[in-house]
Amino acid sequence: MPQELPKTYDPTAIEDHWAARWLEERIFDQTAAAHASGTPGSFTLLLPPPNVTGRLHMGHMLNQTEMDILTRWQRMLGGRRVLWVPGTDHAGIATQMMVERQLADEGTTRQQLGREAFLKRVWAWKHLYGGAILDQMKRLGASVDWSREYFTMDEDLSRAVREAFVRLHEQGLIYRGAYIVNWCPRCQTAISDLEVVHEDRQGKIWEIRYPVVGDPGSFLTIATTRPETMLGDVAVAVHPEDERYSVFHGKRLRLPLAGREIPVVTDAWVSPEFGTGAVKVTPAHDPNDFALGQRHSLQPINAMDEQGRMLAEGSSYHGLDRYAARERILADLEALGLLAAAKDHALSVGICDRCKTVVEPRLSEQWFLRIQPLAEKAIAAVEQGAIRFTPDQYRKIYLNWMANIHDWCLSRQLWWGHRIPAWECADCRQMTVARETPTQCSHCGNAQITQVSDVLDTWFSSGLLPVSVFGWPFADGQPTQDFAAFYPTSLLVTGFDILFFWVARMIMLGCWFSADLPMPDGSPRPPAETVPFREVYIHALVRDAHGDKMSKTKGNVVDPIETVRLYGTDAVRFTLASMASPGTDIAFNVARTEGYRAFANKIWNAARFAFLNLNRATEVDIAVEIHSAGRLPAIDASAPLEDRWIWAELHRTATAVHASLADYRFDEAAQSLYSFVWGSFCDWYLEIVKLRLQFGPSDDRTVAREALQTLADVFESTLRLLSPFMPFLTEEIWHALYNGQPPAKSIALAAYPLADDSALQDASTRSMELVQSFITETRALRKEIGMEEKAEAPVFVHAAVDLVQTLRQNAAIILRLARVRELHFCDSLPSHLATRSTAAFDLAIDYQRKVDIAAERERLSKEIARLEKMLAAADKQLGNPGFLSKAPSPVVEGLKSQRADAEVLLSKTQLAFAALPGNDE
RNA sequence: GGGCGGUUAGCUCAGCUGGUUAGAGCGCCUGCCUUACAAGCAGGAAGUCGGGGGUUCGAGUCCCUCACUGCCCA
Repeated sequence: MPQELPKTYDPTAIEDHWAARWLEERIFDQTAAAHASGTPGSFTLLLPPPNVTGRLHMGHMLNQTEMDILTRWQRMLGGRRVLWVPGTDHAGIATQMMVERQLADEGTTRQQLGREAFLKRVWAWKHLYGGAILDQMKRLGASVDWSREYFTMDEDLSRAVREAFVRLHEQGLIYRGAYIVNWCPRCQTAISDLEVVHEDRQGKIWEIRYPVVGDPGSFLTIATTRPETMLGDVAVAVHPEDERYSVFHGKRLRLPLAGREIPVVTDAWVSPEFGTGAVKVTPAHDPNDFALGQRHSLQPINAMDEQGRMLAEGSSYHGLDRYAARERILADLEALGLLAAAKDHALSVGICDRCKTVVEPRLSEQWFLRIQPLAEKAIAAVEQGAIRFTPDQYRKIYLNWMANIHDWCLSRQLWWGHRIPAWECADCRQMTVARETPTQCSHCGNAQITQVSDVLDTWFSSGLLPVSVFGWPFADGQPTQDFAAFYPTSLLVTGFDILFFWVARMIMLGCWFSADLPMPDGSPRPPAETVPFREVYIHALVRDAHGDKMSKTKGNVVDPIETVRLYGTDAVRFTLASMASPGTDIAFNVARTEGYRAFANKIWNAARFAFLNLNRATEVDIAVEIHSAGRLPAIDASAPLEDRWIWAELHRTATAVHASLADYRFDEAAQSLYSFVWGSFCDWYLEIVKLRLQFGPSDDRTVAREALQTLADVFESTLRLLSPFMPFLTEEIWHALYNGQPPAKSIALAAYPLADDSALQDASTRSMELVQSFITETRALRKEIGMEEKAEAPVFVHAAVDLVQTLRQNAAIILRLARVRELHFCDSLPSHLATRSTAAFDLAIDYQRKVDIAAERERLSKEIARLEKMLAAADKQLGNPGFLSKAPSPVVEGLKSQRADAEVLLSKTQLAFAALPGNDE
């Protein structure tokens, strides 16, 4: 006997319990061990590792909901190993900032603490708080294999990072040198182009007079948006063909404030239209100037330190912050009469993505990866179709970015991260790059070597994850069992914001490092098998209810955990799924979630209804055995109409859900499930089956038992079909349905319902649609003539013979659902009654009509207008020889029958209109 | 400046390779505590598919153009 359920669905009462239970039972763990039945395929995916300092936001929840739906679906389909690997990212800058903030509160700094002690603090912080986001994920029931949880700073993943770096170095792809990088003066490290966000700001452009040497009173006026960098000027450049400045060619200028002489150079890069057409050249503080400086062999002069303070020994600007220096310099130029103009100017400013400080282009010594050879493989993999993007537009964006890729600056001036495995010799100054910590310089043998202090970009380690989580590099050179079983992974689900950061880098590094690894059968790995994943699904951004981006400053952030607490995980998941249409951002509205909580409650109550009847049956010794087979049963042609129909609907729904999920159409899948459960199963099937669920002494036991059997089987299959979307609710009900003795530990381990094509054609559908439309029309007419809800009246019916037969056979259903006392079939309807017509039938209710004549006249005339319009349109088309000759015949035939129906209905409607009191013809 | 999206009911969105009367959820209006569910039931109103032009037998769907709007890159 199934358990009794409380009247209202309370998610909080069940979710914690199941989340904990799934963890304890380890039901989602997956091994790579060979099966007795041979080697199964795999469905594998990696969780995009959240930042270890992070807290779960709606974007994570969307991402995880999508992955969880796909994973649970695949797991239930069976036949393949299903593995979803979770983990976190050490997030160099973010984590270091977090701990530095703590230190600041304690009145100390990492420098005072020293590198080793500081790293101990970071690890301590990680152990204390670093699991928070994964704990949130556990609470949401993500079906990941927790035994494989990784952290990018783990020992084995760190070994992979070292191996990758050393190999790339051996391959001559890593170089070190002084180049302009994006430098964050607050974080005091280089950051990548991708970590710089551009902001349009209103600034100024200043025009400054540079005196010409040897020609007193003569000036060349340059324009700049960054006057403070003039302390680092090494030249002034003009366009070679700019006639305004041809007299200055070959001249030297006296750099104001600094006093040194600088040359005037000509370079076609200079745009004569910009500012005055003369620009100062500051190679140490601007990438374009750096390139220009190289072309003209100009020595860069560094005018700023790593915190953005001026470097100008002996001058009053020395040590001033760059913005304070700007003010002072402008004032001084003004005083000297050298400031010619200050004009408003809109400019784009680079901001550090982490801390929002204005980025300073800075000349510094960094480690770079020559990216071209890796990019080529990564481009080929996508162009040749070894990796498929959904939506497809991201393929173009990816290829475009890859084609214009720049060398990757790998080094970061941080302490938290993978330290670069390179040691500098105190004697010969050469670098020794090695897998294991060396004891002496590999060039001169000197033992005085020191490891470089820089660490690697965090994305370098995340980029390696697809190979490193499965054991690369391999101890004996042979791929591990895990690698053989799970690489390439099947799918990556992620947001477009890390398309370049992470997706592109995984493709480059994955293709590069797996190229020489043999296939499980020992054969060489073909290029298509080097990819880290075969499919990439890029999901939308979750916005607020009005479609605005969520942000802390706007205060419109919706917290997923809070929302889950209010409405339940399943309702939030269903909201996200139902709105997850590829390529469209999600405007997250809790009103929707409220609606899906109602949906959950609906399912809950359907369960209560089923249990109530199962219990009533048990009391009179009627027992049913619930079937939990994967393949939905074939339809029994002798079963009652509603039974055949609901099975056909379920087959249809299962087919639709399967097709939608295969296309990542979570929205369509959710829609199919919703309309089946609510619109078909609850609204119609349950109401109809009540007629047969009679367990009294005088009732037919066989009828009741069969009804109950179908009800239980359909409901049980529905739970399995819903389970990937609403894992908690379905788990709870499923266990209750089996009274705590289900055929599997979890519904997530049961089989996913598979449909049978033949069931889709079942004839029950047409009959049921007729019955439904008859009931709906009757109800509408009842409302129209003002019948009270509980009132019953006889109904007259006129219809074709075959339809009459169907209606007659299902009269009991009609009587109950439309509250009809009895059906009278006749050739023509009594003229004094209110009527309703469709093309298929006419009906009249024998009831004292209280019809609103005006409203009825309006309704009918609107209907007549609609039908006339439709008829005219159809006649126009059918009268067109081009249409008749060119359109496919099903379309033509369809239109003809539609036209015929419209014509019939039109004449019926016109008659009804004419019959209205006061409408004498 | 370069590239890519979007504009469909009051709101948020579907509408696949052009094809029969453009759909959903929420909201709104009306009536009902009908023995699973008021987080419910029943009925209903609501769209010149951003404007204009073109291709086609046929356009929400394809092409051109304009307007508005969002994103990415520089």
